[in-house]
Amino acid sequence: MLLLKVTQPERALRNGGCTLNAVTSADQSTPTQPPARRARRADAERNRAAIIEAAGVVFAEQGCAVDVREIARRSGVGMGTLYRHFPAKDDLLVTVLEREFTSWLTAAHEAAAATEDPWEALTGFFEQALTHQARNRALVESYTATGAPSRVCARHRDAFIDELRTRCADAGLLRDGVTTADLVLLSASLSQTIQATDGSHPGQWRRLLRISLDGLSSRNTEPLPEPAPHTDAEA
Amino acid sequence: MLLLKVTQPERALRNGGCTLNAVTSADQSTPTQPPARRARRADAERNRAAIIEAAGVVFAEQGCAVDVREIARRSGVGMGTLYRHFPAKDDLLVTVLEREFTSWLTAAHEAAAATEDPWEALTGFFEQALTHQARNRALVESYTATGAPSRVCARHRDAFIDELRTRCADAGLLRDGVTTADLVLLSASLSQTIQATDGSHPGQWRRLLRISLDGLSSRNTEPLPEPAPHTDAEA
DNA sequence: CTTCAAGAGGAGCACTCGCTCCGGTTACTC
DNA sequence: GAGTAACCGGAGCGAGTGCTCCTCTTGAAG
Repeated sequence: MLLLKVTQPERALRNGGCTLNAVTSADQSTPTQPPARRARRADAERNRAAIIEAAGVVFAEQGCAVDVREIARRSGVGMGTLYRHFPAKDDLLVTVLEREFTSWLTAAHEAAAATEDPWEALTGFFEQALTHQARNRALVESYTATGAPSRVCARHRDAFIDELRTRCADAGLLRDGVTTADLVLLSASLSQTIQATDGSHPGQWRRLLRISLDGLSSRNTEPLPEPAPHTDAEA
Repeated sequence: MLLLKVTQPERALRNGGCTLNAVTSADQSTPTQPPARRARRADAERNRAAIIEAAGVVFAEQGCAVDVREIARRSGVGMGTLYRHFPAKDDLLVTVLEREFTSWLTAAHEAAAATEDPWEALTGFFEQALTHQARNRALVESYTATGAPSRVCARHRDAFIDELRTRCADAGLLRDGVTTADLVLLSASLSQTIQATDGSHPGQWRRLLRISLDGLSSRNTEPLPEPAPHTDAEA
């Protein structure tokens, strides 16, 4: 968090590239408005929605490096309008990613609640998460980026993964010493692979997923290398 | 290969970004010179070496998106000189990557020949490959890129991995149905992960590697999903 | 209906980066 | 040592991209 702050000043002039420094700008999407402020005009509200909608599609298709003009064009809005609603490209990106992320996590929660079998819940989560991410480039790019789509979201994700992990561990299905961080890293790793290879080898990631998951099962009794690190990167 | 040819024309004008289309330009680094041509001047030779040396360092440190000026600066050479030796940034990149790649593969061959145990050879290969790639951003970026550092190199790599795989399979150590493509994909996947996380979680990739390798062992008898795809992407 | 702050929009600025052009220099050949 | 082709260097071009400025428009309060 502090590290990110350091890179912030350069945005004041020009940053020339999407830096995904989500943390510092996360709260800007809902600025602190004293209640005295007049409500947004109807057309402004419409435009804002159109921008978010279009940005969601474009970011998913082309990743976070897309030209802002493309987003403006697709949402039928001028540059000025876009930048009034979102003072920086990153702000828009964060807004979009948080939405995406939340809806994804909600679906994952529901799916996990639908089964009794802990291992199936874990497997299903990976399957669903990766299928989802395979369709969204920006989501993948943000997954491992410093100050991901938002620290808060990441924490929710990690908490959820931890829950799945605990269920499996309690049932004696999980290999000894497997941490939540391992699972987070695994899902990040597979996400990236999907992005890079799903064009040429569609679906092959499922084989890799299966291989990794089998490596996670309690069948494997040998200890893992290295002390288990923390999930939170702040240090 | 044909796909790459399609994107070639745009380089004739300006491409504005490193595209890693290695195949089409690979043969340009050693142009077909009728023997009548005069040998390179001594200073030119020196400069060429300095450029390759500096580029190797810079690409490894910062990936293939670095500014060409940085390479020129570090090698103590002007832009004109750089571009005489390498008509496009990609040509330089390919030259550097091929070197890197070759030296890596050579070391891998030697290490594999030093042990009798097939599983240890496979494990050692991954360990060594990933350790090497963790130090070279450009190498990782090129690993899964279309038309990687050079199709020839990739083929050598795949042939080598296939050899390791066969040894393990013959010894009954490898899970049924695991293909060379699976192993290539796994190493690509872990490489990317290292790049993305080795700063915040140094060494955690070893845990992931171990987990995946265990999933590859013949302990796991359940069949893998999907029909096994080919290694060569051309289709 | 009038008024006017909030909103719209797009030309253009600032900056990056791949690549070229061309006047000056230098290492080889004879 | 003279001649010359090869070589050197870096200012600068053109394209891309994040963001701003400023003029014109419009929704909604009174």
